[in-house]
This record gives sequence, structure tokens and C-alpha cells, in this order.
Amino acid sequence: MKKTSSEILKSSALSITEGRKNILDIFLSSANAMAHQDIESKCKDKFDRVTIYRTLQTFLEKGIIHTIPSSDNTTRYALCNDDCIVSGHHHDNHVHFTCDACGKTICLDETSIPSVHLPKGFRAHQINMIVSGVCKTCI
Amino acid sequence: MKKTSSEILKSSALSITEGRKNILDIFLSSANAMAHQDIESKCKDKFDRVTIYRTLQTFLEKGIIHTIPSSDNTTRYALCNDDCIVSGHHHDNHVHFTCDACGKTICLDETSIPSVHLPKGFRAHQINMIVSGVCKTCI
DNA sequence: AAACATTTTGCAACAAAGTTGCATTATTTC
DNA sequence: GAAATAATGCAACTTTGTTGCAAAATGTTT
Repeated sequence: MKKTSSEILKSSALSITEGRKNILDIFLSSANAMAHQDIESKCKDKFDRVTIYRTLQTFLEKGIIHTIPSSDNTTRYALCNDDCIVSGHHHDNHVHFTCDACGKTICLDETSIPSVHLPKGFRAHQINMIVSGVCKTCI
Repeated sequence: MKKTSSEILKSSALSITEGRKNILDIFLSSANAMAHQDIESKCKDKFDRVTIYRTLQTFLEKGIIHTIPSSDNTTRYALCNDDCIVSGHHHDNHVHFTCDACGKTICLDETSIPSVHLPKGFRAHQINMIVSGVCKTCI
């Protein structure tokens, strides 16, 4: 059973405002990760650019969304799973996939990141894995 | 035996100019990956900002440098190894490490990316793995 | 439900990052 | 060394992201 935007906001101890509900709904109804630009184009007529920046920032801090690194200077955001806060600490362990054909970025929730053996003296804290190629709808 | 900047430019069929030599030397003498900003601050008095943008773009296209994805909207650039062009195709297969303490990003050339099994229908083309944590000099 | 305190929002102004066209200068080719 | 080609610097511009502050909305109290 999927939570509604208001429920998510409430459980994160955030005030329920039109802007937040709206932006969160955009995430809930999208299968892909989105760049700030994508979100802005979907609601710039309803909310100010600044509000979107601040809302994304707030969602990040509360662990509602997470960022996905990219090579092209455009961070993408995607909803977090319920289980990605482990002992007060944010922890996404899934692989991200970017399709070279359709340009979409998605979370492969079922595909966990394999462990890697680092050189002596390095201590890993967080691991990101981004695979690019062709997705199953474009193949 | 390390190649000089002029030699690298020559073997990439690029004209040898002061700007390109200079920027390439910055890469050759740096152990870390660098953001545009880092490069700019090292030579903005010698070259125009636009020249740096265009030079980095050219180096990317020729496979002299590669980008390293990051979560903070600042792409970093690092020198490619000689063997990263395989059959006319760019292919970096090493893990990247970002230190949370000193902020530096380095290529772990000896650490190759483990293989990952993608869901049915997905075809991988390139894989990026970025590990953050504490590096061996900050530990 | 009205009054209060607290947050959030929109606006304006700004700062930083990246792009484009074009004339000038440097590099390569012959 | 002259002609052809390519790279650079400059100016102007677009896009992206940030900050302060007054107005508006939300939450809280009684």
C-alpha cells in the first residue's frame, strides 16, 4: 500500500503545504529519477523556482528523496524506499541505471551494489554505482 | 615513462597551444581529479574562462580525460590511462574514491569495478562506481 | 474559531556557472 | 614565409543556484 504525499510529509514532521504535496506527488507518480529542471518544468507556473529548490533541499534532509550522481553536472533526485534510513543514517544500496536511448534514470531497487575490495588504508562509507546502457523498454 | 603534454596532444591530433599544454600539465602534475573550478583557479590569470571550458570539452572528446560523476553537481575530471580507449571506444573500468575528510577525489586504478547482474532486458554499456569515505592519508 | 507563534512562500536582487558569435591571434600546412 | 586553418579572448547572454525580507499560509493554543 503506497503512502500518500500528506502521509509522508506528516511522518517526516513537515508542515503540509500545497507546494510540498504537489512536488511529492510528482515524485510518487514518476517512475524515473528527475533533475531539478524536470520538476521545475512540471510546476513552475504553480510555484516559484526558489520554492522548488528549498523543497528539494528539505526532502533531502528528511531522507524522503536521494540524489543520484551523474557525469553531466545535473543531479537527479528519486524517492527513497522506506528502508533506506538505517539507524538514523541514510543508506541507499541499489544500483542506478541511465538509459542512453531514452535518457531516463531509474533506481534498480532489486539490484544491490556488489561489495568491492579497496586498497589498504581506505575506509568506505558510501558506495554509488551508476550503470549506463539500454533499458528494457528501449532495447 | 610518462608522456609529456606535447606528446599527448600530438598523438591525439590536436594543435599544440600554450593553453592546452598548460592545462594538460596541470592534470599531469596532479594526483587528484579536478573540478572545472580547480583548474580555473590555477590558470585563470593566464587563460580565459571560455578557453578552459573549450579545452576540457576537447580533451573529453579525444579521450584524454574522463569525467567522474558526483552527487554535488560538480563534475570532476581526471586523466585517462593509455589503455582506456578500447576499439575506438572509451572505457574506464576503475573505482573512484572521494574522501569526506580532505575532499579529494582520486582514481583507484588498481581497483576494478566488480561485475553486477542487471535485471532481464537491461544492457550495460558503461559502469561507474564511486566510493566515498576516508582515504589512506586522512585515516 | 479567533488569535498567536512559527513556517513557508514569492519576490527581487544577486552570484555563479556555462554558452555563443565574432574578430583577432596563433598554429599548421604547403 | 604566405595562405589556410584552428584556437583564443572578449562581450553579451542564458541558465542555475543563493539570500534577505515582507507577505501569506500553516500549525497551535485557548
